[in-house]
Amino acid sequence: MRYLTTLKYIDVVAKEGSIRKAADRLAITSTALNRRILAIEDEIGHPLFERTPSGVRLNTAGELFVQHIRSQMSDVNRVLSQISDLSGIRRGHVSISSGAQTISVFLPKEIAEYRKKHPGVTFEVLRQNSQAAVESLINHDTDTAIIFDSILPSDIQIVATVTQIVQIIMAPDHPLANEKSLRLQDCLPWPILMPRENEGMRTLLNVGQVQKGTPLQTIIEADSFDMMANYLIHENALGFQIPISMSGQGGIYSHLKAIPIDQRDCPSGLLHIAQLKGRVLPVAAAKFQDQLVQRLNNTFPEDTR
Amino acid sequence: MRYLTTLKYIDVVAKEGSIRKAADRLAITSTALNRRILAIEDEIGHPLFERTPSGVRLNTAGELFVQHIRSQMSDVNRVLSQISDLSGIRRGHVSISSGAQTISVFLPKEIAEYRKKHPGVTFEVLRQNSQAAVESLINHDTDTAIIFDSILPSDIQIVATVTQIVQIIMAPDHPLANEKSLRLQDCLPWPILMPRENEGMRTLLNVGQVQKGTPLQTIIEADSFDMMANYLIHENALGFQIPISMSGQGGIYSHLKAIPIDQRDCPSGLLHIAQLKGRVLPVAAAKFQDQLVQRLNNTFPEDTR
DNA sequence: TAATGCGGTGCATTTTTTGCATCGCAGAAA
DNA sequence: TTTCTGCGATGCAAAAAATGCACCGCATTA
Repeated sequence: MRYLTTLKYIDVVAKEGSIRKAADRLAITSTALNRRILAIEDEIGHPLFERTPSGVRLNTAGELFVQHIRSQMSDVNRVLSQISDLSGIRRGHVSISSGAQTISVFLPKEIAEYRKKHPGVTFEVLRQNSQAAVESLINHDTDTAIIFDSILPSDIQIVATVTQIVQIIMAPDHPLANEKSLRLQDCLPWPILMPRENEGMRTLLNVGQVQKGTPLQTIIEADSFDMMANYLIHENALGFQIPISMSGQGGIYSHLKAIPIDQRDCPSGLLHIAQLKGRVLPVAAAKFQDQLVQRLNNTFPEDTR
Repeated sequence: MRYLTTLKYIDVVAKEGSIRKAADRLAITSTALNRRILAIEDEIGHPLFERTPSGVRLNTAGELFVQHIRSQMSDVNRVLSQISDLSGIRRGHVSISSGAQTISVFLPKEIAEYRKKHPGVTFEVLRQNSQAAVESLINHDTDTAIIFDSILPSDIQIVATVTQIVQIIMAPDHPLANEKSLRLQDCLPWPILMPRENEGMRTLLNVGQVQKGTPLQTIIEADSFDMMANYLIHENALGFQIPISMSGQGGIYSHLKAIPIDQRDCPSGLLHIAQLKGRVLPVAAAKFQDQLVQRLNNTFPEDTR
């Protein structure tokens, strides 16, 4: 959209923190870019950027304006996708923030299923912790997010929520593999693979550890569930997982055994589908989000939560 | 805002229904305007207007796009007003849809009070019935509306509501002037000034008339309360009014007597403060709306409703 | 059948935007 | 300290875009 170029330029300058760098990325001269910015600042009657010797930085007015720009640009995209929908073809683009828990098994399956119905829709998946996911939603970088965390800021709208119990995963020949449920103290003798600090599940585990004063022998901290899951083949260690990460039978993790932790030792976590409050999603994103919500509610219905 | 000119142009064309007329109003040639429209249609990849021999008309895509344009333009204004707020001066513009009930006494008082605090803020008041008010909100023509009607569509957000009983007004020397409450049949002998058909109050009165089969002698139908109120000086007739129209003592209508109709004959109506759902109002408009809500809630507190 | 009013188009003109060379300035490096 | 580097701003000419004029074809209307 031609009439949005200036806005787009400003957005890039804000992100790059330098007019010259931004000009470079936009494949124009810094002169032209600089002048566009001066022109619009003049028109607004208020500078948007603070000039520093090493570049530029948004001032308060700029923050307001850039926020507005981003919402405008994503709204244009929504309208355009609605319009091309009128011609019959369902095209579009969906970008998703996903936690490590859902990115390797659950999400690929869902995307594949969606694309079977609408091959014209493209996807973009960002692996982010809950904080980054929230930021992406606010910046309109992503349309929807799957977040495993209990608390979300108020400018985020929670579209669906399911409860996920924490499970201990291990090789099928592990001595604990036949238990129905495990306490944290059962894990003390074994080496532990621990999720990293800023992951939602770590918070849940910390609650248990602190309460019980259970000193687990953490041998690896990782933010990749795949890595952890695959490690269990090689050493008789224990890892942690929520049900959606393995997501049904026949997955690539069918070689693992998952046993729930006793609720007294570790609370359940909440998995949310969320979007930016007040934002109208593009058709494709909205439809895909619907599918996610439905799937979540069917896979983890009310009474098993 | 320069980058919005094309959008503005499209909006005007949509409103005028003709490129030439719009060009005229915008003080440019129809050629230039025509080409801008062709250019953007080309860019979108879909026509926005349907060409008829007598002009142009929005097609579905156009409707979508124009809706988007309007919301963008009003959002820009909001951001700009927020930005000038940063410089300390509170500037801005508030446009209000108001029914006939509140436009002559209540609203002027409120606006005057607001402008005492913020002289930089300008106002625009449209006198509209409830249907037109809703349309104006949707088109972003007005920021907030005072609507006397019971039912509003779902894309309108009701910010506050007070109940208003219907009163009969008359000259102070009218034979009925000393009653505490009146039934509709008490009015039969007298000439009646009736609100027009599309006014909310008329609906309420119709309920009463139909139920009781009371054939009131309507001598004047008017959509101006001032006109009706002033007429009562000259003939011993009866008119209808809600409390907010006279709005406290000492007003210009202090020469009139107002007596409530018995609730059995005529239900109470609802007076709403409303805005477009999901819209973020400019600072000035939001503040003024707050003031209205507060005033309404204080003047007609819960227990007297 | 002529006249009117509509949107669309070719072409010259005006306005706007861009790129190049260059300035002044403030930290970083020597 | 001095030199150097990278930053945003600016004058001026070239390129690109938007505009206005004259005119076309078309459908409705008088």
